[in-house]
Amino acid sequence: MPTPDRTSLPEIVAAAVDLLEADGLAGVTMNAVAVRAGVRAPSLYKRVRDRDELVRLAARATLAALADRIVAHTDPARHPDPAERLAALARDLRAFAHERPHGYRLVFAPPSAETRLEPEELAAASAPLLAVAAELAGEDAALEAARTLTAWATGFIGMELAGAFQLGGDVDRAYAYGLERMLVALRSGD
Amino acid sequence: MPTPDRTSLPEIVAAAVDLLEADGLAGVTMNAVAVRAGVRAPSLYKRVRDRDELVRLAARATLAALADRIVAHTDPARHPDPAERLAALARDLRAFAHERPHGYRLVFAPPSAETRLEPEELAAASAPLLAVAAELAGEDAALEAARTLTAWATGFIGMELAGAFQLGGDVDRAYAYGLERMLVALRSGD
DNA sequence: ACCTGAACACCGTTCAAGT
DNA sequence: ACCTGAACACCGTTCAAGT
Repeated sequence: MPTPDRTSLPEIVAAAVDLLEADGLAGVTMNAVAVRAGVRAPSLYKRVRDRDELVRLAARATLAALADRIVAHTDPARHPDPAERLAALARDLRAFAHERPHGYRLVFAPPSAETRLEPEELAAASAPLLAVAAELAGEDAALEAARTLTAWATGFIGMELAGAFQLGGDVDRAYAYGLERMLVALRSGD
Repeated sequence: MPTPDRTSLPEIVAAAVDLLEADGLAGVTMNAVAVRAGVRAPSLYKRVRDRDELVRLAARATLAALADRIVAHTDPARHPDPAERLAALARDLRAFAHERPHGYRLVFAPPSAETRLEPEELAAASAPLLAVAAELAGEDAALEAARTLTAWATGFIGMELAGAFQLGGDVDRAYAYGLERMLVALRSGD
């Protein structure tokens, strides 16, 4: 006699995402997720293979939220200037990292290969960046320009989240300085 | 009646560093470290407060090894051209990341605040970079230039270690491209 | 003073037994 | 078909008892 389900995969992933931001990745235990979803830990294994898969699902949901935000601010029809679109991209990425630092790090600096998203998933989310890079550096250099921009931005934000900027200096200004330097660098290589 | 010590803090840290590179951070368990040092897990607590402190000591030893290598290649007397010194710095950092990926990530992308080195320790190891940045971008912009360079390099290498470049393209060439762009960017801001 | 077995509170995961 | 208590193999850590 089947009984109605007491939870669902979306509910489980939502619980994992909530715990991730509240307590960090270490707080995403199978027991904590299960209790938040209204079941016991062993029941989770009916819907996910293991904890690594659940963490990867939480990373995917986090990336989707970031992609939504970026797409809303990088419509070429509304913002024809690529430099302006790049600034919006950089601002959105950093703001997202500040709002959801644990989720951001899970996506952009995963602690292990098992919890890492596929490169294809990250690539799909970076279409707006590729479009901007092509306009700034030319179609031929678009991929490498996009990678250089991503490297700088994720490197900067990673350092910031790791507390590397605690010693003096205006971090907002340093980010703006770096962004301006990147613009100069990519445009001059056209 | 005191008996002779069966291990020492340096031996324990060396065991942790070895396990880190062999099995990743998850392999650095108190039991594995203890056995490799010839004692039992509880004995470690006579010399380190807890696992986080031991991991931090392993991170410090890893950073010291990297700093030694960089200092050997960035003597201004032997290499007067700052662009050449910057290229050597970038090459050493990436080569180190390839040789000791787990140690590199522990230093530059620590998984938690508890295992993170102090900003002062990282700053002390980046003196050669600051010197190069001052020559390239001028004394006034040296700090921000150094941070922009560090952000790009650690971001690029972090992406590479995370497998983000699996899709096509010559990664060596992309690194060289980015380095050249950074040089252009920092010099033009003089 | 250092070392250790035993114990404790946690983990993730499996599985037989329930509905 | 889903759910769960009980069990297992691991963790980090504490502590009384040994030398």
